[in-house]
Amino acid sequence: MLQIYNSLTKKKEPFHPITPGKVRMYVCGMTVYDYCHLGHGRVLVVFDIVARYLRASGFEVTYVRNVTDIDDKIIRRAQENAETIGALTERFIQAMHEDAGALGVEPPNAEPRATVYMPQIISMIQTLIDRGFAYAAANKDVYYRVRRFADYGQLSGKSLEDLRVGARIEADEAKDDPLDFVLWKAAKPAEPSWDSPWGPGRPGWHIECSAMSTSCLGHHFDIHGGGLDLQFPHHENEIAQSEAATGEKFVNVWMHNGFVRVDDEKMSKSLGNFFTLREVMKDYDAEVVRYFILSSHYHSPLNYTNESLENAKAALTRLYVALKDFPPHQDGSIHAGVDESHTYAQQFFAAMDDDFNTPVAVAALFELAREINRLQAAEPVKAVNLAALLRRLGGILGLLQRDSQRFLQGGAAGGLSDGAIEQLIGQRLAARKSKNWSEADRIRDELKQQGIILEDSGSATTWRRA
RNA sequence: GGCUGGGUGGCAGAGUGGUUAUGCAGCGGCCUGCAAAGCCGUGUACGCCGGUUCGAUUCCGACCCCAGCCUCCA
Repeated sequence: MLQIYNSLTKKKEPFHPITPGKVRMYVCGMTVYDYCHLGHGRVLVVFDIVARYLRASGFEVTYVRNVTDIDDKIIRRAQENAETIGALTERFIQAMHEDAGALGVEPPNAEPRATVYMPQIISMIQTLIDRGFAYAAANKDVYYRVRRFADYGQLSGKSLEDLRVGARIEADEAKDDPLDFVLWKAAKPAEPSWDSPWGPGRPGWHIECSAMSTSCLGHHFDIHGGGLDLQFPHHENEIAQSEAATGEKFVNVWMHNGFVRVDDEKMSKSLGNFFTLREVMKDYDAEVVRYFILSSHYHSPLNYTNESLENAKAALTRLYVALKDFPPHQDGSIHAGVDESHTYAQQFFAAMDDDFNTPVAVAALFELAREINRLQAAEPVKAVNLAALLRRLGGILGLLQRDSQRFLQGGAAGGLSDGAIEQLIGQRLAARKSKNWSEADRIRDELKQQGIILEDSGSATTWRRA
C-alpha cells in the first residue's frame, strides 16, 4: 500500500486517487531563461520517479509539467542577449529537454507553456474578479485579495497576522493590502503584452500554474509537486486562486522535494553557487548524477560535493560489475522469469511504497548484487534470474538499463582509445603467457596511470575506466 | 521575530522502543603469479540535559546547533 507524505496535512497518508486507477499529477517546471542546474535536475528526477513508480504500481498516470516562458527574468535576459523572447525560451526549452533526456527522465504527458494559455489565464482572473476575490487597481494591475480567502496559509502554516508582522514588503500604493499579490501586470513600455479586459499586460506567475493545471487536469486533481521553495508563496497562492475560482478543492496531495546544497547552503541562482547539469555531466556519467539524486530521500537536503559524486560513481559501478556477465536482452524481454516475490524485491517495493524511499530501495539492489556475485559460479541459473530482477528493479528507478561494458568502459573522454587499450592488453597477455611478470605488471601499471583498471579472470582480461 | 525541517559510526545515508540498513573508506582472511574485482569476517553510531519505561538513538520536555521559508528561486 503506497503511502505519501502530504505537505498539506503534514502526515504520511495512504494514497488513493480521486478516480480509481488513474492519477493526475502536476509539477511546477522551469522558468526558461538559463540552463538547468542540479536543483532543477532533482525536481525532474524526483517526479520522474514518482510517475514511474505509480505506473509500475498499476496506475494510469497523467503527468503535466509546465514551462514558464514569460516573466521578468526572461524579458531582461532577452534584452541583455539582444535576442527575442521566443528565441531565448525556445533555446532553453530545448536545452532542458536534452538535460532531462540525458538523466533518463521520461517526458511528461503534457508540457503546457504559459504563453499558450493566455485565454484560460485571463478567464480565470475574470472569474476571480466577478467573485470578489480580485480587483483591478488604479495602476491597471490586477491583484488577488488575500484576506477574502479564509484558508490562506493552510499549506505553509503561515497566518496573515504573522505575515503582516514579518513583512519586508514595501507598501504598494495600488494594493488594498500589502499581502495582496499580482494576477495581471499592466504592460510597461517595450514589454511584450497580451490584450485583456484590464488593458494590455501579462500574467503573474502564480495564476499561470492555476490556469494550466486546472485546464489540463480538471479543477480537482491528485498530486501537485515542486521544489520546497515553491511552497510559499507560489503554491499557497495557487490554492487560493484555484479554489476561489472553481469553488472546489484544488489538490489532494502536495509533494515537495528538498534542496540541493553546496557547502550546506542552498544551491541557487541568487547565491551564485549553482552547478548546471551540463557542467556536472561533463565530469560524471548522467546515470551517476541520477543515482546521486536517488541516493538520498527526496525530502532530505542533498549536499553536492565532488566526494558525493565519486561515491555515487563507485556505488553504481558495483551494481554494473555484478551485471557484467548478464547483458540486457535486446528484445526487452528481460522481465520474463523475474521473481518479484524474492525477498529483496519485496524489500524494494516496501521501500518505494513508503513515500518513495529510494535509499532503502537502492540498498535492496545492493543485496541483490551481492547475491548475484555469490551465486554466479555455483548456481548460474539462479544468478541469471537475479540479474534480470536487478535490472527490472533498477529500471523502475531508471537505472541499470545499459550494457555493463558500456557503462564501465565509458568514463571520461580523452586518454587512450579502446583500440590502444586492447593492444596493450594483448601485449600483456603474451608476457603473462611466458611468465614475464615484470613486463605484465609494467603494462598494467602503465594503463593504471591512464585511468584503466585491468581485471584478470582465468585466461581472459577485462578492463574498465576508473 | 514568526513558521518549517533537521542533528546517526571516518564519510555519505536509511531506519527502529530491546536483534545486520546500504555504499565508500579501514582492518583480517579466501581467491590471484602478484593485483583488481568478488566472497567471508570485522565497527561499544545515534547533538546536550532531564523524564516516561524492565529497557530509548527511537516517546515526552527543556536546551544548544544547522538549514530553509517569511523577497525572485526547483
